[in-house]
Amino acid sequence: MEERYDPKKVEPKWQTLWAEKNLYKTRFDETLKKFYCLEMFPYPSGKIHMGHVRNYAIGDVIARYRRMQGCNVLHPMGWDSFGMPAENAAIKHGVHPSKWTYENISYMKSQLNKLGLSYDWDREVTTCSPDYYRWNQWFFIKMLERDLAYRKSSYVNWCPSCETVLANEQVIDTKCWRCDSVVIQKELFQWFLRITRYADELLDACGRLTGWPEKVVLMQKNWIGKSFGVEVDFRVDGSGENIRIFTTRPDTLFGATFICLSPPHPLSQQLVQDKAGLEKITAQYGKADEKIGLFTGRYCVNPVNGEKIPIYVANFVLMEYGTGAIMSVPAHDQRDFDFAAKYGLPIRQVIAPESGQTQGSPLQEAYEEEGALVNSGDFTGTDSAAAREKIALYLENKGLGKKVVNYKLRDWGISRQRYWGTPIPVVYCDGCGIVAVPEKDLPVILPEDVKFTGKGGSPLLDSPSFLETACPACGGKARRETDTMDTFVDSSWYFVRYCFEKNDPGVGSKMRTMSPELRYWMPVDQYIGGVEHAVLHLLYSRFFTRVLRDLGLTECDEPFLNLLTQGMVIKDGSKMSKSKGNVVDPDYLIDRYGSDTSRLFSLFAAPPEKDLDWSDKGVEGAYRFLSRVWNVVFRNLDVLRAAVPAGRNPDVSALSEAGRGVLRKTHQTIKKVTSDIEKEYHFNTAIAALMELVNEVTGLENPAGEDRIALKAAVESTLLLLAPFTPHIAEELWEAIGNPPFIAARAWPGWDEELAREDEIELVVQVNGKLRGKLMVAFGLSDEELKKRALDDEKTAEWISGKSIRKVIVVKGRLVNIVVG
RNA sequence: GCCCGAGUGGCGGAAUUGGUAGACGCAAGGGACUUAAAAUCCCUCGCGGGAAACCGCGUGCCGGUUCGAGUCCGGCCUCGGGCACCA
Repeated sequence: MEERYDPKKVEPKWQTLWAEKNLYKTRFDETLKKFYCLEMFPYPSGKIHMGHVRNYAIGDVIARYRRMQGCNVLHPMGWDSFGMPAENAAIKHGVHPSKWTYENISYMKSQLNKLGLSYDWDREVTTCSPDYYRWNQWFFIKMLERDLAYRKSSYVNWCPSCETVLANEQVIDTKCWRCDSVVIQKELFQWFLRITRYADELLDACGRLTGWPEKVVLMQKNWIGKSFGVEVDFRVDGSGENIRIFTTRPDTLFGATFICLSPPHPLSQQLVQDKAGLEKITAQYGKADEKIGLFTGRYCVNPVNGEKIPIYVANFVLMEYGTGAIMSVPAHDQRDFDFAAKYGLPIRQVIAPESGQTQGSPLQEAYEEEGALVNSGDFTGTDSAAAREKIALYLENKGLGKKVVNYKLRDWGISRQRYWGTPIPVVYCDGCGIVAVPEKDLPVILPEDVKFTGKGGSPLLDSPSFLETACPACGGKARRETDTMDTFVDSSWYFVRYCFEKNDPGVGSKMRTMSPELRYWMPVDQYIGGVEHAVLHLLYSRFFTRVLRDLGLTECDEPFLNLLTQGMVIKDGSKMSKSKGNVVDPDYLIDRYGSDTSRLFSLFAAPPEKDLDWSDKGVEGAYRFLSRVWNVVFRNLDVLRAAVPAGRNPDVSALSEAGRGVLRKTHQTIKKVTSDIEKEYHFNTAIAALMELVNEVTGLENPAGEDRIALKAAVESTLLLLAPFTPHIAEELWEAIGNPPFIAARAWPGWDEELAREDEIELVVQVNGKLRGKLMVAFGLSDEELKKRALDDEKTAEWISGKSIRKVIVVKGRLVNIVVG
């Protein structure tokens, strides 16, 4: 054994041995208790960053801990490898997205292995490989069959100069990120997945996501955004047309003083004569800064009171939500209030804060709360909650409206006018229209003969070999769909693919039916990743899992039983970023301190769910700790190697005071580390406990007799407890003290409650709640005895002399509080 | 604007969930070893007073409940995060 701890010698050695033995290979065995531990797979951008190190270190601790607990652990890794950066690299450097991506994967995989992460690489998933994305296509076809996939017209960001579609993040301050042209909204036919069909189920099931952070569940609920209201028809005066509006406040119906249409609403075009004016409003559609409107010149009739009210087109009314038209009640909605004030429209109060009382006029702002109805015909006097119900029923009975439920959640637009994604498997035939590619013809493979110019739309449009095909239905000439899928499709089910080995020859049938593997492994027991995916990725995955269930592939509704959202890695007060110049390069860190140190620090500096403040000095502290562990073993090598049966507890009566202290601390530490991991994955406090144990062991100099056994037990326990956190040094020292490899495959240690117990406790004495003394007393004294000890204490006496004791409170085995007056 | 979350030493963070505030680590100061430095080891380390024993104060602010509050309740302040014209 080397005298000094040198991770450069230790870490590659064990990485090689683990790989040679394929130590982390998972075997499907239904007789074992399974544990599926998953970290969000990375986009292969080139190199890993500290956020990955943290994420994967957390996951690796959990996976290794569960393995030592005897679980059959599935801990896979893969690559979310479709997406724009590869295509951008192609445009910029002329390298094919595929080459760029696979080179990145190869490098990043070596980085992950250098971190000592315990993945079963036989299950590696690469989403840009046809073996993977063929299933995207298969799912798409199945969804098409079930009317879960459909085409509709929708708007995209379009750069007129580059003639290309832009993602939202490529639109910077309304301009194209590359050429600075003003981006316009262009209408295209695109593919959508009908996630809204599952809106209610996804919402209801939120209540069962007990293993998720409440914050994330709440974000999901808000995103789905269910609300109850009514749709009401307002007849357009002097025409047979009706305007259907949606409101959640039918109780304010008598207060409607105008109607607003969304600019894209069909009636906007029909009713407005001033086309130039409409154009102007449309240009401002969806802009949050200012509310503007245009009077159509027409009126409609409020069905409950027959009143004629003007119809406006307003830029703030969304076409995508409700009916694209609203009734405006300026007295009770701040937006309508602002609009009415601007255009001089009447404001009529119909809800009074307290029965019968209206606020002074003119109103300063809208009153949006509950209250009692006024100026509301037969409904006057009713309170708003009841009125909502009564007016809704009244409308339904008269055939003027109906109760409806609305969601903020929209169907998921998956079309991307890009090359580097899964081709959407349909063709367009002049005779047959839209035809799905038959299953037997999957996968539809991305062609290689393409050029990347960054202009003129998708490169697939210039690939005749791809574009021109035969219609599967009639055999005639047909054109392929050139849109590819949103990469969120890829990541919505990758956890399912991990349940089979990469090269499993049977995967073709297993993916189509309920396979034992899927039934065994799903759902993911612990999912770990950044909170930035709190809504989209997690919601899409929940949706996909339900579709898979309905296709008969799985039995589970929810993909992720427990979710851990780790915090960001911060340095100098802000998130690490190239532009801030505060990035720490994992390669440098591993080279300088080793991966055990890198892992240890990122686990020690903060609990996983909180942001982690990076500190170069803190990393050195972590390294120092591992060196201390190394030194303890080195100094005591002879004692540790001596033939002492492993796992035998020392004879307590034969131990020195220090030896007893070490033994006690050992058992206390096993207990503490186990519960810190088990309870909240609070690795920081678990590591702190290990540091305390090592400090205690360091104090046991030149152990003799039975103390040597206490020392060995302490060191072995330390290494076992350390193994999930810093696997390399744990393996090395485990071997150094004479154990066969691998510590990673050993059982997690247990503790003995008796040995962990303190002989004496420190009794805290308070007088009137203030700390006045501490005394050491034997463990296990009765409350009465504790009380007596406290009252008998000299120091206590000083504080109570001359006063009468009113009450004495004893907290079992901890504290006595004497109340005097 | 609405909805969450968090405020504890010079810093990162602990605190058995109502019972010793500041574990562990970092930084800082002092000492040992060394010709010297690095490394390592030992000691001190919330603030104020005191030579010391000890005393007072202290978990963003104000109030409350309680024998006892970092922890519970009410009201404010500040900082993060999410949603943002969803009618």
